[in-house]
Amino acid sequence: MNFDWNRARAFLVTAEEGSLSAAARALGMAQPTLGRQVDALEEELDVVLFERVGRGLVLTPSGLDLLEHVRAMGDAAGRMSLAAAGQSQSIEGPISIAASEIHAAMLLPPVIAKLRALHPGITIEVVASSRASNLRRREADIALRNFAPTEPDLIARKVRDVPARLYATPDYLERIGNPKLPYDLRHAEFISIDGSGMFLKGLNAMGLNLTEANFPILTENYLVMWEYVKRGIGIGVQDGNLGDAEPLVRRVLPDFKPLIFPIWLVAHRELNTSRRVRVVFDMLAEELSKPTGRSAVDET
Amino acid sequence: MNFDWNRARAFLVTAEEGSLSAAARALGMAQPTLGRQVDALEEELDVVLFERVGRGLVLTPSGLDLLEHVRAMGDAAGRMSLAAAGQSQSIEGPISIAASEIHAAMLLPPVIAKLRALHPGITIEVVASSRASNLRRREADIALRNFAPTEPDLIARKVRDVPARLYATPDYLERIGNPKLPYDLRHAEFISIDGSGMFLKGLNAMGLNLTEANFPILTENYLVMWEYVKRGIGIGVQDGNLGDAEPLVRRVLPDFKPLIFPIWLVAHRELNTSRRVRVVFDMLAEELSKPTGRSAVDET
DNA sequence: GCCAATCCATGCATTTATGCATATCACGGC
DNA sequence: GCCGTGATATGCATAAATGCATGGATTGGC
Repeated sequence: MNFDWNRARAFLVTAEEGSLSAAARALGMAQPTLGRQVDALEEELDVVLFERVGRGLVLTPSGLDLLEHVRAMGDAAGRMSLAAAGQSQSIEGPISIAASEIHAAMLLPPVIAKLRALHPGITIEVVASSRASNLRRREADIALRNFAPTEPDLIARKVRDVPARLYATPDYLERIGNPKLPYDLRHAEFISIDGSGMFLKGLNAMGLNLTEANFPILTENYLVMWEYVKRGIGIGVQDGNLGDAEPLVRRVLPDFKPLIFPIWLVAHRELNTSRRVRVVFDMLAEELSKPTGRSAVDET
Repeated sequence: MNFDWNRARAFLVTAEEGSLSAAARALGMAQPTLGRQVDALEEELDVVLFERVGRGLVLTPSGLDLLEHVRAMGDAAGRMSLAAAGQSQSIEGPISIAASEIHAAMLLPPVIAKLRALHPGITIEVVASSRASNLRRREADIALRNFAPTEPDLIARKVRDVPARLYATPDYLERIGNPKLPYDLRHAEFISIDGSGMFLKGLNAMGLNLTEANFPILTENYLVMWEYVKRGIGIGVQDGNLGDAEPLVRRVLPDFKPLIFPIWLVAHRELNTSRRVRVVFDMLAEELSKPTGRSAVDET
């Protein structure tokens, strides 16, 4: 194992990101540096890892074979990073929180303001991503999710249930005939936020009977969806507390039961030993449990 | 996993070797370099890994916790090194062969001479060690052993059976009354080469009835043992072909059946794909299968 | 209680690696 | 077919890591 381990990391990230430039961005290094490290590793191991073809790199069979092992190194490095962060008992330092765009934009600001006021030494990075962050690879320290985690090495706490309702502008509701029953929505247009069909199934479980034809617009960005709804382009789903507080829109079926989305707070078990992570985790749990918006008793 | 992987390696080797100096020797680096790398890792992870006490270092609980993960990195690095060596199709380059002292000194020289003559581009390192080398950690590319490997990821070939006999100087035999039967050896003194008692059991299985009192001298060095035997200090076990060829000594019980020790040639499965390793492995297998010494038909 | 051996820390010259700017090249859109 | 975008290589000045020599400190042996 007497080769340069940093060069191995350069190889790993390059292979996973697909290009030297992307890997350099991911590692916060310059692209020539990474290129030279990969070259040096090839010379060191006497193996050709990449085939330089055109504007990109493709793994050679040898490279593919070695990639498997360097991935194991990377996994172990990730676990080490987790354990190291868990050992840190300092209240000051960085914390990264992963959440969907809508959670990051709507739920987190007041909590983070309070956190900053109470613990000025804690610096916060918000990772707003549409897909669930991989906590085992330490893409974030703490994550907000809409589902309970299945991985056994994660610890989670359910902080609240969010009632989700359908919203649209009064103008749009007028245009489709002021629906009163789910059946009235059979020709309405919804703005979808996921491509997997889960959104459609959720709505049908609510009593509607929709098909893919009802979803002419797809975006993976929650804020984009909400903007479209506010401009009268279609119907969208929103947290009942937040939607009721938005003057531009109205509930589509005001008296129907909302869909219940749980919000889970998740962290890696290794991080439970870190004082800083615990402080942030506990504060998030407490603050997020408080109802937001104007209608606190909205949940059926 | 965004920390310096070379510093992690420095931590691993330091923890396993027990000191910065020993780790520096193992890695072929200067001791201050390693010390600074460990310091930098501690600062990078914000964790105290070692407690500086007196002239040495002891792991902190945090360090012990992280060591587990960096060991996993090291294991993966070892597998990567193996796979990389296996990918090398160059006939030129280094090969390391592990063997016991006696094998390295007595069996290998003619084979290595022939190998050097046929393939001058291959450079050879002989690792003479008393304990079996760990091929999975790539302490050597090819090993000579006296037992069949049990690990599934090793490939092995039995190259020959070596008849082992007891030898001593005529002078010493005279002194203990020229033994003719195993019973006559009940008070003889043997020079042992292992501390585990396997040697004693092997001799008793041969028909002798010895106790620990028969082994007043212990050395883990085969050549040392053989030197002592040649100087008339006691009885020792030796390859029948080599022992019969030594004019200074005689067989102790000339007509008894020898103990049979197999010689296995072992390599890691990953290395089977390397052309250079195959060449050396096959040549070793062929050359070692030929009988050595003057009595080729000595076996039973 | 002293001496030798061994280990870790520090200062400084040198080698090595990195980053920036830039050249070069390939692919895709119009 | 031309051009823009995004990719990989190269030259050079700078920053960082390394090695050597040395100092300071502790343990074990006599």
